[in-house]
Amino acid sequence: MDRIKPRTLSGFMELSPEKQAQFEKIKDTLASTYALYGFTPLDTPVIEASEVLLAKGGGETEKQIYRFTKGDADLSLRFDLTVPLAKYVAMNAGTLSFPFRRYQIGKVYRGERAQRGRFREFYQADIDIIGDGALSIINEAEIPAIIYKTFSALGLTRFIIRVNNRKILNGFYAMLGLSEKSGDIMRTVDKLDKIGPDKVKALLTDELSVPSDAAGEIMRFMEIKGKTGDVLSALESYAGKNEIFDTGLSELKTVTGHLSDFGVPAENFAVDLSIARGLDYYTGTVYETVLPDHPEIGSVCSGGRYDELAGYYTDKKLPGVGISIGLTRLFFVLEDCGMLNEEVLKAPADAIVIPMTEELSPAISAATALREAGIRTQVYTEQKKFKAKMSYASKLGIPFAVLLGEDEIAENKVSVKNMATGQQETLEVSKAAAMIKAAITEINTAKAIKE
RNA sequence: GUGGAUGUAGCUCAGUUGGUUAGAGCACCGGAUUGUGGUUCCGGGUGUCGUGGGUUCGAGUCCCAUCUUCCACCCCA
Repeated sequence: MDRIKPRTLSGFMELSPEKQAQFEKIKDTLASTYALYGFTPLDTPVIEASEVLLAKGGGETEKQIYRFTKGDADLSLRFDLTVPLAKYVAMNAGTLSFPFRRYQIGKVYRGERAQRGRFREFYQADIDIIGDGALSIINEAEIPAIIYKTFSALGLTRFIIRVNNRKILNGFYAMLGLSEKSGDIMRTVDKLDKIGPDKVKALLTDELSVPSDAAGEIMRFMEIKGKTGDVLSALESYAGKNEIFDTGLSELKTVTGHLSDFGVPAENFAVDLSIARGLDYYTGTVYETVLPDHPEIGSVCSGGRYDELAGYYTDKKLPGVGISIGLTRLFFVLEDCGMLNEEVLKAPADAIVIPMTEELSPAISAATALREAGIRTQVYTEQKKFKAKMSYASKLGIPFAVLLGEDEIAENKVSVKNMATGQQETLEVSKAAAMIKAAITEINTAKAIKE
């Protein structure tokens, strides 16, 4: 018989049980942090009608989306979580309460070439706030706070939330008479970190036919960096020449002005006039979070303000702001750099009950009692040698083995072995539960990332 | 989508100018040890050399095709 060689497609992350446990820990941390800010969970289908997902039309989305037919239906796998949200909100605008704050953690699909840190199937962890008709700029100021809180909750300290405003860029390019090339210029300038100023300038003049003096102006504008206050005052010198620019600057001032209220430390935040990334539906503030120690991996969280997205589905005006954490990529980087807190997270259970007699009832009862006490417990029920049972517990990294032999059953007690220290003691189940519970509480509250 | 590489055991990789039965470390399995795992000792190779064809007395090694994966670009979490 010809067997089919088992394989997993390139660009699809598949983890070992231990790694998956670590991944779940991070995912749970994101969900609980999002919930802390009053976001409600939402789940939408992985598959949608192609016309819904491709409403915006053209561009990279169309090239990279996984699209197929089933019977007469033209279907696609979701490319991100923001477009399905726009559909959802447009559909349910009559019953939702606004501002609508939702989070969603789910897989998305992009049919592009896989690469280091780039996947075809990956998790995004999104939050968005959607307004009915209008949405206060304060919401845009809250976003960096949520990013900060989330990354901190994971145990990360070295990350920078970079913020820019597309109105500032669009207004600035308009001053130079380059409005119609705005998108191309943004994408080029965004490469500044990666390829350096000389190449960016060359691309501007050669590829985009930007006049040399205008390119010089753009490069000088990009040189504006440093402390938030300094950047803002440098931007003031451009004010009064373009209405869109002035609006953008005022928005940026509001966003940065509330940072300390929201508890975002200055060292984790920077205004960066070169960033413009993300999909092209952003209309105002844009965010991008990077790990300065690992710039090669790119952005692990980005987002921004979008005013027109729901316009493809409804006449209602439903402006929004949101961000997306690239959970799969983030996990990949942390793994790759050995930053995951592996010791405390890998075990699937806190205790394993190992029966040493044919009679399983005492073991099952003991496990039931441990679970009542909130201890994650499994029972080893296979007919293997005792040694194999111990080996199983050891390999899974389960911290406590609860042994039940003839002696223990006769005394109505259990023997608890601490697998790390080798210490063993025989005591009543209720006392064993209390002992294990005390020991694991510390382990299970540890953060996902080690310092 | 464009360009460049890659492929030998579960993993990381050796494998001579083409030459008997393809190796190492780790992992894995069995035993030393029928109430004690992780350490130690002993034993075990678990393989369609990616696939198909060609050259040759002989191919893991040379040639062609193909697939796969990886890297860069594009774009992006």
